[in-house]
Amino acid sequence: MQPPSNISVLGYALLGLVQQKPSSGYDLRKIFTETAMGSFSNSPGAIYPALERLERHGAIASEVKDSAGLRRRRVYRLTAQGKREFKQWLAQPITRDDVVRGTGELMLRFAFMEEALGAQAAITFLSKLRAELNAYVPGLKAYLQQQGPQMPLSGMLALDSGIRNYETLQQWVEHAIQTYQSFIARNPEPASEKLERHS
Amino acid sequence: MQPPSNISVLGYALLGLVQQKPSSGYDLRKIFTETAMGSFSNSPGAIYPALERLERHGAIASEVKDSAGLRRRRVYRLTAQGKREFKQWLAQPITRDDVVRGTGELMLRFAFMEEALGAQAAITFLSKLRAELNAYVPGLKAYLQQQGPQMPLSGMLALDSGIRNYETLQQWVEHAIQTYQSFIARNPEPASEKLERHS
DNA sequence: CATTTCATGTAATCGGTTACATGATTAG
DNA sequence: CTAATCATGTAACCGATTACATGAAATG
Repeated sequence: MQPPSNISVLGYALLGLVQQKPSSGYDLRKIFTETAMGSFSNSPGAIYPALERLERHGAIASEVKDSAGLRRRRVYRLTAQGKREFKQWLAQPITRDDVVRGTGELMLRFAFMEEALGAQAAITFLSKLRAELNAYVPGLKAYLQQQGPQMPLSGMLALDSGIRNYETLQQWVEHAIQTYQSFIARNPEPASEKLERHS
Repeated sequence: MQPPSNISVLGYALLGLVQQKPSSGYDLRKIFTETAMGSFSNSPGAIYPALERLERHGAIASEVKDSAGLRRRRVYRLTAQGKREFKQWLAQPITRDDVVRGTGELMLRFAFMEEALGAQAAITFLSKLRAELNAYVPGLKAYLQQQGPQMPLSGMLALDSGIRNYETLQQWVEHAIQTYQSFIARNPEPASEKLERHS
């Protein structure tokens, strides 16, 4: 029941949220509309079919609940297979395309990383991201310096805005790495991944 | 020949490039693959059909050229109607959704703004963007401060990254406004929009 | 009782992704 | 002569947008 894992970004966002807490479509949609996650679609016409696909695929399972006075809700939870696929998505290598396409998906992955893979994996992810940024940003800056003078001012400024975003991201990566390192120093992780529950 | 202007973001990006310089699909695709504009699709399966739609819609017109030794190229240019629609897109009010969805489309609009609408319009755009950011960002920061401590560290950091991006954008807006103001001071624009050509 | 909010869907449409196809021209 | 590049497409699939539909429970 999983031909070639075709799960969309929205699908992974849903997996991540369901992993944090079993939820209904309505719950999930509320999260998308009320938080900054709205950048990944917030329409019922996207979310409900996406949940159906994920269930058909076997990544989540649903149970109808008639809890106390409220209308019947279909609550989804992550299956073992779903967790496996979700982790696989998180652990994917960072490509140059990930960086070019926009940082939205990368940040989504990072946001769920600690819970699913642990703090050490988060640091590894950040290091890879740092390397990819260091490989990409200088080229952008060089392009701006060479082509900038011949471009219309607004074009040049728009490009500059993009570069500033990447530079900010670079600074953030450094900050995040340090934050995680001191976090690990304070509460060391269990050595193996077999034990993930805290007492 | 234009029911209710359905032009996609990619379509507008194409209009903007064609406006700068009449180009073939191949030229346009090269721009997408070689520059940071690749964030708006760079596949022939997107670009060629988009060009066909724009032509059917009447926004661009094509002419097959057999220029000197090269293979025949279909070169597109902007029509009067296309220019009208393009300007209309540029002049749209900035909504909160524009800011939430990601700044890609906003920056695309800004990049083409000066050529199509003049420097004054660019400043107006920036001011509106500044206002919209000032209305949006504080809420994000408040959310982070309230919810942050209860979130997993990676989630908190991911949110922080988004906020830093917006703050960087705010700084960029100020920078861009100043740049444009001193630009206008140096070379004042023709009062009316009837005269756009320089001698 | 009427309205709002909760909650889940469905249907039409359309644009993008991926992958393949095809020829013409230039370079080695 | 072959390979790479130029240049334009085409077709299958699929997911997102938009808009509408429905019905139950809480609120006034």
